[in-house]
Amino acid sequence: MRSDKQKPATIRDVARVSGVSVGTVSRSLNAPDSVRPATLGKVRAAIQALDFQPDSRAQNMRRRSTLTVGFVVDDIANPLHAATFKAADAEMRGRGFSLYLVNTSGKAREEADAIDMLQHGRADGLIMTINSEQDVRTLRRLAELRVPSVLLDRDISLEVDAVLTDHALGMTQATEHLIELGHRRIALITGGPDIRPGRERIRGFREAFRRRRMDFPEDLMQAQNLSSDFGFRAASTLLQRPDRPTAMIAAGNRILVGVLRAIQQHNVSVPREMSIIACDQTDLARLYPGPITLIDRDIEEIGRTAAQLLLERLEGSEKPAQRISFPTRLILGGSSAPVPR
Amino acid sequence: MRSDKQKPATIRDVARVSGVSVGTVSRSLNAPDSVRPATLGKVRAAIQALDFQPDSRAQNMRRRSTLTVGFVVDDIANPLHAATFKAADAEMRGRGFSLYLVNTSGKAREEADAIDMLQHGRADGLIMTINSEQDVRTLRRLAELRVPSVLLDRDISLEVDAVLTDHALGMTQATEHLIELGHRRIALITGGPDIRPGRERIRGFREAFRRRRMDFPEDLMQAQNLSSDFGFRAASTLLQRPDRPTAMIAAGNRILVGVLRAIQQHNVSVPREMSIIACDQTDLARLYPGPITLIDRDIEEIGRTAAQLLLERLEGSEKPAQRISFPTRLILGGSSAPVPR
DNA sequence: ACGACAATTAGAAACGTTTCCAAGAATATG
DNA sequence: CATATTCTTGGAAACGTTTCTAATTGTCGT
Repeated sequence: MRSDKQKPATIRDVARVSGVSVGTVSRSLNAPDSVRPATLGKVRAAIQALDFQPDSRAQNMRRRSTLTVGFVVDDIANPLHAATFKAADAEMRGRGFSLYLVNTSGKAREEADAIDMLQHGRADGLIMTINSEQDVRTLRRLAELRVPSVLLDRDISLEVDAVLTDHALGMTQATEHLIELGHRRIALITGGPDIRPGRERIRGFREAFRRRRMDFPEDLMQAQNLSSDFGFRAASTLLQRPDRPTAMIAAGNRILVGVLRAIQQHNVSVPREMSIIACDQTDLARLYPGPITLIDRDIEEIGRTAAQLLLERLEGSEKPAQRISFPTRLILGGSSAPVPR
Repeated sequence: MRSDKQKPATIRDVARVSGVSVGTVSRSLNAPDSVRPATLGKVRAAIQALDFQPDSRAQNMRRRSTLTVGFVVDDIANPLHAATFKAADAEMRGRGFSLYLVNTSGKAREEADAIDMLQHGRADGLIMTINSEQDVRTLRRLAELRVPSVLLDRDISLEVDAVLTDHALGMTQATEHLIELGHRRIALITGGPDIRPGRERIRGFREAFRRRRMDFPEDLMQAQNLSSDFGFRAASTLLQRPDRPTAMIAAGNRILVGVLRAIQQHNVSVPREMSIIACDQTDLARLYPGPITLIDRDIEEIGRTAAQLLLERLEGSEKPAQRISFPTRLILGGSSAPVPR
């Protein structure tokens, strides 16, 4: 066994061994051009010999930054969030930053705590999908943030950069598609109006009926939250009605899971008895008996853009807050069909 | 607008305002019992007044730890990894640690880099699902690790704690289930023998035939990697054979996605023409026309256990390396049926 | 070979916290 | 009431790096 237990070499050890000062070692590391080649050689040799690696704790301390960005999200098991994370991470990593994931389960308390902990020296910036868009405490924290931040698909009245999706237009298109297929009793199941995606989708849904001067099926709209449980409950309720809808829009990838569960349980045939439209690509949406008609968007681009926005701020940009919105597109699958007579 | 731009208060400011020494402030924070209530009051008041929060960079530096554990994984978008992460994170968070996620895309190079970066002051310990179980460079890094670590479902000849799954037994049971249903031409699609899950599943598969003294369908075994692309290619090849198998075990949740894609493309009816067995619960496995028969395991428990193992080490335990293995269980779904004649 | 100027280097201070030690205050003991 | 003992506290050192200033070395033209 090697003499393993000795503590790691420091920059001082390197200085001693290579016969230069600590300052020079530091510069050999961070600005090699500013040190004479001969010196650089000696330093590099010593570094090699001692297997030295700078201690990032000390670096963070001294340069007052961590080269780390917090990524706050309610559930990383949601493939959408995972994809956003990966895209943002790749972009950031390319620029020398890494992402620090905090999974909050969506509770206001945990979100506030996450923000608190991240801004006090754990991260240089924040990318967040906040669930408590209306929570006073969370809002206050966001307002007093010490580090730059970017919001994902959230809309608060603060000067904060945000990357958004045009859910409203996407929803209008999806609804119109169903109307053109002859559907009138169309149900919408989505998140509550307290967070942006819910709000916007409801708006878009309404808009489709307004454009056609048709009655808006108020009673078929179920907007509460984005969980699969809610999707299941809402769909079950709808399926038990005597005047069951002929189409359902499961607006949210978790919601879709619940809706399909309900459909399976009630033995409803898709699309013969019921047309379905989903949001966002997932394995399930792609494969469920056949591909489901869905409102798609480019998640990778959203993640990348959030990263870029934040990087600008980290480089000191003082522009007014930007809000970048991306479009969706309707992808036709086998789950939407003309209404049966 | 408030005078927002002033820099955050330090422990020195708190000391000055409350009229005590920095040492006392520090102890008020970390060991409130050791300071007189009156003093504590003054300090707390000052902290409140200044909105002081200790700078974690400085804390990490001084106490030479970060209360952070690295979680290294090839793809966080894999729901299995996400679930493991969440479970480990919850356990760790309860004990004051947080998890630092590093997504490596499975490349040996990135895995090595991740380990390097994490152990030099970014994390106090590591939880890893390494893909390059055989890569020399990775192995050397693991051997020389400065921080305690736990491997997930990987098996290397080093003194390292590990949390494993008994894939072999699970696979034997699944295969026997198919054999009992009359299947003989059973295909196995799984990861390569270079990483543990592949190895073990192959072993278990073989064992089922050995027990029955039946010929092992060597030509129906496709073991390469766990990607959905491989699943698709392997399944497509198998489906095109004249002596097409009557059952397939898609051993890996990504593989299942590819296999189902191939099945859909070849218009094969499940389970009438083909029985399918999957591994691990996913939305897809639960909902695909109906629930798929699968080899399940308790992912949460695996994540929790990894965290606990690591916590022990972080508290200084010097026991010999532990390897904890969890069982699987076969959950019957609608995708496995007697072989058609 | 000399001075002027640029390039390189040494050395010390600083970042904000924790922790150690010794001194001072409070309390208990006789 | 004096002294021993325990609690609190102040002050300074330390963690390992970066960065600043000043000093030294090197280069160049004449």
